[in-house]
Amino acid sequence: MSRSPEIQAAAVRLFYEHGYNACSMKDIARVVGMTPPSLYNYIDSKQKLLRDIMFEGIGLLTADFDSAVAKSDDVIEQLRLAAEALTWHNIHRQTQAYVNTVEIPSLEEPARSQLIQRRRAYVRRWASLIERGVAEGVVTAPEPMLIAFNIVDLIAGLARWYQPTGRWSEDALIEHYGQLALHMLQCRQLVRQHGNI
Amino acid sequence: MSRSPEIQAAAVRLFYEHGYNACSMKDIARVVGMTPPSLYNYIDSKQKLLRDIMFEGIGLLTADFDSAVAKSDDVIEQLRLAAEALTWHNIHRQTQAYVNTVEIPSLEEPARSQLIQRRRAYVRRWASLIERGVAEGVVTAPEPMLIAFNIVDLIAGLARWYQPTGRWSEDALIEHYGQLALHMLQCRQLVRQHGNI
DNA sequence: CCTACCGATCGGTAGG
DNA sequence: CCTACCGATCGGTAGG
Repeated sequence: MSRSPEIQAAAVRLFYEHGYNACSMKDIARVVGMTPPSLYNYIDSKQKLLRDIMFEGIGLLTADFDSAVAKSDDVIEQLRLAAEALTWHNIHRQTQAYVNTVEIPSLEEPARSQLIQRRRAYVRRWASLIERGVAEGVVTAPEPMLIAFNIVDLIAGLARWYQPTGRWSEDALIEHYGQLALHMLQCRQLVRQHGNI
Repeated sequence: MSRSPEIQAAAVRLFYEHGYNACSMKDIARVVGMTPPSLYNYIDSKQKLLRDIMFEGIGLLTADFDSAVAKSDDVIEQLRLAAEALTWHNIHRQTQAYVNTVEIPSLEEPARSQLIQRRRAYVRRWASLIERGVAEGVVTAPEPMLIAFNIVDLIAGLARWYQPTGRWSEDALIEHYGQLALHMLQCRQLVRQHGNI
């Protein structure tokens, strides 16, 4: 029975709260109830811990996007579902999502370049979907890659300030960002067709 | 003739590139051509350096907002001008803008709480302007404060990935974000009236 | 999973 | 603006 998931969970939270460089192995050890040297029976290094967190995050994000798009054949609906999935990710995996956008400079090469590449591939998935909407004439987007960056930046912001006890509920935010993405793309058909998918 | 502006400029750049906690006074000293102890003839502490950078940044941002809004009496035009000013800020003061959004956890209390408060006041300025648009019936925004956060998050993203040599010019980005903000607010009148202000 | 310990580096001070 | 130096802390290892 390995305790490495527990250690990783503690690390994500501490990286989220204080930043990678501002939190020490001693801090992580305290949270899981060990001495710092004991951690090394379960993990390789602090850097590897960060790497695992970040690559797992982008992997989950990409998988979420694909399964959201697979839920419909209508481009508009796919865009909305993808935006909702991204919102869900930034709420339910908030610490991981935040670390992923903010700790890229803390990642050592070659991992940093690899992660940037994977993040870019994620944005390109968005751009492709948008381009399909443009081709079908239901979306207006002179610069699909730029607006893809915009949508991702916009929703990523949520991980910075979201609080479960805040004034907007999870459901309201998911609905909000889904609609907002469509407004940004100046979609023709904006009304959700409930129970229709 | 004080060299402290030079030191601050070096610090902003290094904080931007590596993060506050990952860069040392030795790094800053090297850039300005001193030894680390010599820096302390011009600055108080590393923490004070960060504090000055961040409060100056939010001060500039707020002033930019106010002078943008003062340029027109039309709400739609004011919203566009404010979005353009924010875009300009994230391009021309990119390092400072990036540090401002990312190094909040590195700021020690009570400065951190004060900065968060000032950032919130900035977003509230946006929300008030949006509310005025709603009152006039030219803007659709069920949650003015939420959409204000969204616009700020969206444009702040620019400071993370903008490159002067990239595929979108400064002018194109300013125009783009100005229009995009209006789309997010579902504005009635979208066409710019040139030479009209 | 611990104690004991490593070399390196940190922000900052003393004193000139 | 420098040399010399401070205590504290860092990530990580040895050895059990």
